[in-house]
Amino acid sequence: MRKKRTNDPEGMRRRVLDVAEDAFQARGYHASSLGDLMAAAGVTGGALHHHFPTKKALALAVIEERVAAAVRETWIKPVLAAPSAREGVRAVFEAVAAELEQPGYVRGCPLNNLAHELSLADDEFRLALARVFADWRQAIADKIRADQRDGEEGATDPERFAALTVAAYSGAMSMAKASQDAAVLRECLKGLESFELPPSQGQLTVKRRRRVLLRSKIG
Amino acid sequence: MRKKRTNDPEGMRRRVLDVAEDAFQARGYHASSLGDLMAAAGVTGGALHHHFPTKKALALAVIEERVAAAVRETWIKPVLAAPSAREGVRAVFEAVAAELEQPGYVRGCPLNNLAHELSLADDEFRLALARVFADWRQAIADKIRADQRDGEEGATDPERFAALTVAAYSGAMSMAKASQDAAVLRECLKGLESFELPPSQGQLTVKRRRRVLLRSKIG
DNA sequence: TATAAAACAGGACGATCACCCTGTTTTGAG
DNA sequence: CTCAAAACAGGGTGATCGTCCTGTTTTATA
Repeated sequence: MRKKRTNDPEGMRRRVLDVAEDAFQARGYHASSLGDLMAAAGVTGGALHHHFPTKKALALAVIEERVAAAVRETWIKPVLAAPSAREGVRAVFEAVAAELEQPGYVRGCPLNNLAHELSLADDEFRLALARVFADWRQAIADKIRADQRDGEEGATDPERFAALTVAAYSGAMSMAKASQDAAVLRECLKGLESFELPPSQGQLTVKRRRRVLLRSKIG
Repeated sequence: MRKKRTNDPEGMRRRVLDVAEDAFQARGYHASSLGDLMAAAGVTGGALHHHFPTKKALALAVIEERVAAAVRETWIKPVLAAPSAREGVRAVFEAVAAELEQPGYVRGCPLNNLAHELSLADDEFRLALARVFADWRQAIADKIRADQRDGEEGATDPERFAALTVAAYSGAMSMAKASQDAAVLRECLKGLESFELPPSQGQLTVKRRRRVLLRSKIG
């Protein structure tokens, strides 16, 4: 029998990133050995080294391609698509909380996990992680500004709202991970919701805001 | 020349914990080797092994003795000593921000650093870390309840306020570490302050609250 | 002072890790 | 087909890590 092999560089790269993303979130960067990743992905050392010359290069790819994409899918897109920033934030919090409540470990936010472990270890890591945070915050702030252009939101400071939202979410995920309980996420959401509203602006205006979707030119 | 030696078990243990606390915060648990710690503390392998049979035991001691104490000193004591929970929270945020703004790396919150790296690695780690978080939150919630007994704070939900405060702080420290900039801490504080106030309760009542200190039986 | 336990010294060991190197196979361009 | 480059295989290597082990010194107790 002759040996057959089909080269699939993109697929192999994808499989490596898949298991690396998973392992880095579940066990962290330093606790995940390349041997583990090779075994999990069914990849040889030669192939791994061909696509990612160093472990650091692999981690950078995970951050820039996977973690950034996860933040985009989980947070940025839903918030931008929501009728308002506040409703979007609320929807994301609840979606994540619901996801954490079904069986399985609470693994925490992948961005925060890597941010804590790698921010101080290497400046390239730090910058890549800071960029993801910045994009995340800016998307929320932009959404607030869009709401304001539509006559909503009053004088809410966009950057302040975005910073508080991202911080509260990150910190809540931190505690949820330590306590293995998503309840704190819901608590923080309620806290944000009950305090967030600027005075003289009730939630009565929340309802008929479907127009926003029509008027905003969604990119 | 005869060799002299003075046994100082407590001092040696303290020195090891000092460097371990520092290294775990600056570089993380896995990135800190026992060899590094031994060199930094000027301690031999035998002595280290005598006081801490495993690296895990050392980390647990750091969490239970040093990290918990740091949270107590940085957060719990100042908040309990403040005229009100809100003022205490504000004071801590500003103190930490001011500390981060002077030269030197922003190293982040020691509790969060270890929580992210070790929560999922080991259940003993996780429980120890969750306990610190819980004590932290409970202290703030208790302070809110004390304020309410003194006729302040209206209907603020103590647990909700505490969860949001701790989460916002933790998340803000996360971002501050990644961006090496304490500005986000101040942003989050402003966000907490502007949204936090329950309606129909201005900050006019803030001033004459010195009585609280007298009436509460401080433990 | 006698003696056992605690405190400390320092090297050794096996395991593991990230990386590299030498080959082999596949692929695509000419 | 030719052939060079890309893709992949797989073992090797030096370094490092956490732990353990055998001694030696100090200390507490009687």
